[in-house]
Amino acid sequence: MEQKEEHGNIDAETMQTLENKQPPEEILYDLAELFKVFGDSTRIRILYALFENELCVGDIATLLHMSQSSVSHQLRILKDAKLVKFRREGKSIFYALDDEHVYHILEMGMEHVEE
Amino acid sequence: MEQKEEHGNIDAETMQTLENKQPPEEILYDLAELFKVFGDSTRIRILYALFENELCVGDIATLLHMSQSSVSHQLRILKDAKLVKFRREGKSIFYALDDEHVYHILEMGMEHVEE
DNA sequence: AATACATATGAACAGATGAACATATATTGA
DNA sequence: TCAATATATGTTCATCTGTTCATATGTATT
Repeated sequence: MEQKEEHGNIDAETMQTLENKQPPEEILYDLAELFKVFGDSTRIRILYALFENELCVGDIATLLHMSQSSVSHQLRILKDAKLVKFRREGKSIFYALDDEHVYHILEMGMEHVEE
Repeated sequence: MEQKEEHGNIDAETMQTLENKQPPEEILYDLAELFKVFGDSTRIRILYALFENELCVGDIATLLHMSQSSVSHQLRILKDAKLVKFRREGKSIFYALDDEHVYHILEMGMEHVEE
């Protein structure tokens, strides 16, 4: 006999519980930003190139048949996301993976894709 | 004394080895597509809402303060990526997670973000 | 069949994104 | 200090993306 405010099928209490379980907005935003970085095949190729070796920018460009500029731009995005680190050696800058999560995230994605 | 074609620092043989280790173009594309789906906070919120319960479209909209249309559009993307499944019950359509990888991928991302 | 309810779909618009090009910065060596 | 090399940055442009609004489809009830 009571008035229901819900469109659907769960009660207000459950609704509230679910709402409380949502991660904070800021975390959600960061999480989305992280996955966006993985959401480009060029960047994934760079990450795979760095899987076992560190590489300098020019070699990545040669390896992946990309322009130096494009590689540099993408490396910046990967660096901002803290997925790669770098060190300078003379004129070259060597990039390497900066986080073991990179492996696991790519692996998980690969498992899903390969089904 | 030989002419080097490489910009950088690794030899042609190593270059070739690295090139061979790159996943095939099609896989890379699918992988990027998958991560793109995770690369939006709205969709992540929907996935978290479905973490422990199935929910109908209207309830998701209410829970997340979104329009029905927007939720429906995003559910379509999640469905196409095979991350959610659905069943009809009368007028309502209930969505649920369709893959254990969803949990793991989100967890991995969360770990990286929370550092 | 007519209505109400739940969801899906299509079009349009604003904002984001990646590649390309030109240019700037930084390091080394002459 | 000047030239050469390696990398980074700024801008522009075409394309993609998420939301909104309007409308269509599907289901149950009377």
